[in-house]
Amino acid sequence: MASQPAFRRSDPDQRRASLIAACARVLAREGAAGASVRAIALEAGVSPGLIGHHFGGVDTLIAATYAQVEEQVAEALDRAVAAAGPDPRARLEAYVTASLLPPIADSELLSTWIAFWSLVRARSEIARLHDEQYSRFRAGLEALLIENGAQPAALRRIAIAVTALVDGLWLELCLSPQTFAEGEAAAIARDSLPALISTGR
Amino acid sequence: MASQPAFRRSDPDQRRASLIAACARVLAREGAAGASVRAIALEAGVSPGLIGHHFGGVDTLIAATYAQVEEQVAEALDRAVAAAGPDPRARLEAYVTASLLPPIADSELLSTWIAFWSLVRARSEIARLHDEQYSRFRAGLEALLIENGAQPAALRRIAIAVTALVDGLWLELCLSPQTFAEGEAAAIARDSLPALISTGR
DNA sequence: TCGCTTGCTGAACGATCGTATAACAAGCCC
DNA sequence: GGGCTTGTTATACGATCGTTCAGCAAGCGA
Repeated sequence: MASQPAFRRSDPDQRRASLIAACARVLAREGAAGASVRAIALEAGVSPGLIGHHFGGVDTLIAATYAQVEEQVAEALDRAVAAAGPDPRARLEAYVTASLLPPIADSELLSTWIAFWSLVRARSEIARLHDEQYSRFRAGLEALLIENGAQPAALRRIAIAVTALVDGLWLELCLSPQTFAEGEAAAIARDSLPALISTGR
Repeated sequence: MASQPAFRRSDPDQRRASLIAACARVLAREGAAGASVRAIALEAGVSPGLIGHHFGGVDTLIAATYAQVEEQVAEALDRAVAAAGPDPRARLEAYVTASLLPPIADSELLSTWIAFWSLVRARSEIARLHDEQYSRFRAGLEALLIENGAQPAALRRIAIAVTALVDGLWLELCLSPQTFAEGEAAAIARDSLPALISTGR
């Protein structure tokens, strides 16, 4: 009688991806405080030591998880814009409202993000990741604003304002969803767009 | 030779206030991860057991700290409005920009707030505190918006948008201050106000 | 001055944390 | 099929976590 293998070897890249996914699930379910080496390893169905083997430490794994979640959000926004068609106004609205609708407006995603924020001040490479993500979002927004006739001289100011509006709505939407009616946050952002774009004219 | 007392007894309320202040300092300096019973007790110059004696557990102490910091922020905003004089527009601008200038725009304060956010999903009494704080801020804003001629029908929408704008700017300002020039965030918020108020007219 | 209340200390407990490491074994190569 | 690489496990270690509690002592009232 042949006993089945006690474990399966995996390609290092695949295993790392599996651990990142498990880390994201634990962060979402239990928050930053619950994202221990053992909890993540249990979630991934491996032994605790494997995290050290592949990532060196749990902080590196969390940073890698940040990078991947961030990437997924950016891709979701790009898809939303692409699905909006050619109309510049529709593309801008899609970019702005996509953050305030599922799957990005998700209170579980907030737990992940808070875990990252709590590391920004302590770890400089996390701070760098955050700055990159913020810059990327604002750059994408500025491109769409130009399509919509925003004044170049006011571009930075408008982009910062719209980004802040979206971030603030997203934060409150995730923290206490019952504050808003279905789609209300997205509607508020959409309705505020023309006013913010026209500032400085 | 009379030896000086090994410790001083304190009025329970004063001692609790001292522990809350120490908790706030530790949260600001070391973040949520570093706010352990021992660290807070060391900061306050007392023994670890005293926290359990006065608060039952460290979570209760953190919740009490939330309530107190929130109170201080609200008072600072009220003072800013009072100092702005009688002009409605100046009062509204003071309320909005005060959050984006020292001492409220402080990256140490962000650490404190992140610690609270990380508890919102796990502990319902923290969630309730958050909702109260958000409602209070928005109510204060709505009163000022009425003074400035905002349409009652659009009041809720405008107040939510302005609150989100301020929160988003505050968050990014605390996370990476080097993104903004001195006073830039406050200026952006101030310049965006008339546009947001006029939506719905 | 004595006793009593109680704020307070400090040690101890069990649980859990992150990490290191030696042994094991899966699976490819020759 | 035997050897070798290395992904993986399991254990152990020291540190630190939150909480408990028996006892000390500060300071007030009688």
